[in-house]
Amino acid sequence: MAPAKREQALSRERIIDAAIALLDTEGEDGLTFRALATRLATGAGAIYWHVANKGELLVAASHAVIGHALDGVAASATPHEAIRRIAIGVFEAIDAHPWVGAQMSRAPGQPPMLDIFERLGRQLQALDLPEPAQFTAASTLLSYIVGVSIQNARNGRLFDPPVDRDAHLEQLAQRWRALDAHAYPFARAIATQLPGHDDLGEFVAGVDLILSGIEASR
Amino acid sequence: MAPAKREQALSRERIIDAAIALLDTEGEDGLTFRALATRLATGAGAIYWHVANKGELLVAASHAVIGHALDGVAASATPHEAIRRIAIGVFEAIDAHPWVGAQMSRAPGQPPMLDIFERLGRQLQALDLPEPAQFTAASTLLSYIVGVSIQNARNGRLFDPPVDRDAHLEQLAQRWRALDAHAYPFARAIATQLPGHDDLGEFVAGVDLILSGIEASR
DNA sequence: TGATTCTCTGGAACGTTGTTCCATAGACAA
DNA sequence: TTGTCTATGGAACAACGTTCCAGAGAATCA
Repeated sequence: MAPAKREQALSRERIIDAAIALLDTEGEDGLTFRALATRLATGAGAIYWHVANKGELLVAASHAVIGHALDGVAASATPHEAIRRIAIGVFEAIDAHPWVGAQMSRAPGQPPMLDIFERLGRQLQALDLPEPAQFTAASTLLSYIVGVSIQNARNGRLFDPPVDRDAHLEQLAQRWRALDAHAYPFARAIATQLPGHDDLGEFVAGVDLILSGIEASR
Repeated sequence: MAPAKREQALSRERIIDAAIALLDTEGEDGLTFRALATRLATGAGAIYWHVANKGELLVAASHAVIGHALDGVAASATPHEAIRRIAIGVFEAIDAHPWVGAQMSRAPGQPPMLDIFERLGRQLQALDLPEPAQFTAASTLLSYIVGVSIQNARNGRLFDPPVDRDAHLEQLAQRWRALDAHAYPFARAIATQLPGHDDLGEFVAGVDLILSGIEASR
């Protein structure tokens, strides 16, 4: 019954950690059962003893990242502040692990999304809303938080190499400026706002906006 | 120079139409160059003369669906109403073609997302906001609209088979109720709200909420 | 201790995928 | 007719997720 104790024994946890490392360094397409097996110095078949398939592995990896992010959220005095911190935690986690975003948008109501929903909901319960309003508020916040975080992560990492990010946004701005003037007047006009944009600040402002709407409708 | 006029000649448009049909009937994994070739009565290689690769084909298919949805949006008296109609158009398009959602979340700032951003932005220009606020408002709305639409589409089609949808939500509610009481108190309590939920109504309410926030900060 | 059972391993093999390559068919220009 | 260019479709390739299985190692039993 006790699991075998070979040296460096394979385990579900070690597999998930290796998968996260692979996804972080090689990108979304870098996770391959062959690459994973090489990294773990084993064969592809052995991995299937601990993990059902690639989908389950991706869910588990996202779950680990989001779970860790949520556990790192400090306690707060008010529900409003707590929700803001949860939002920032998720935002930064997806920014640091962009593949989590792509993974999450294909399984709402399940592990990774459900955990965020739960944390948000618990704070909303303290806000004295009727149950239907709690559900609406939690859904709205969840969609906004995950939606913005995914879009942000697509623009490159926020903290680690700020150069890459600015360069990427500058390049996107140039592409917008080169668009057809008749078909895309707004994108052309607004392109200047793109580089050097305070994404995290605007994100939090959006959360506050939704929260004030929720509290006003109470 | 004039393209060959064999009967039923292959064309980029015919390929995209076939791809959309395949995605709609067979799901996200149903789009295969072999299946596509069979459907078009040709070989896989011929398709590559008109389309660079699968990614471009998916972008083009999403672009066609979203473009069609945006073209179908009726004119409105006020910017607020126009934005609401754009939101509903996108929501229903993604609901009818769920694969569009998964596709869009991997390319913000490019064709399919950019078009929605442009339409939203043009309405916001009429609202007399300073440019930075226009950018923020358009980004917030875009993230919310696409985020909620994707999540909604994951729960099954809204109109076509209402039975499937209710059954799916009922099943999800049961799974939530079976969760660990200590770890997921909110999800368990709120599970009853899940089936029979007016998704479109709540979605529009969320849009109105953000819009009122935007107008209030003017 | 030795024999047996079970968990776990890792490499080979299968079917499918996206993509490339190329001989060549059809339409047009000279 | 002859030659040129666009377009075709089938064969071939590498890489992937997954399955399969012979057997290594640990645990259990006699």
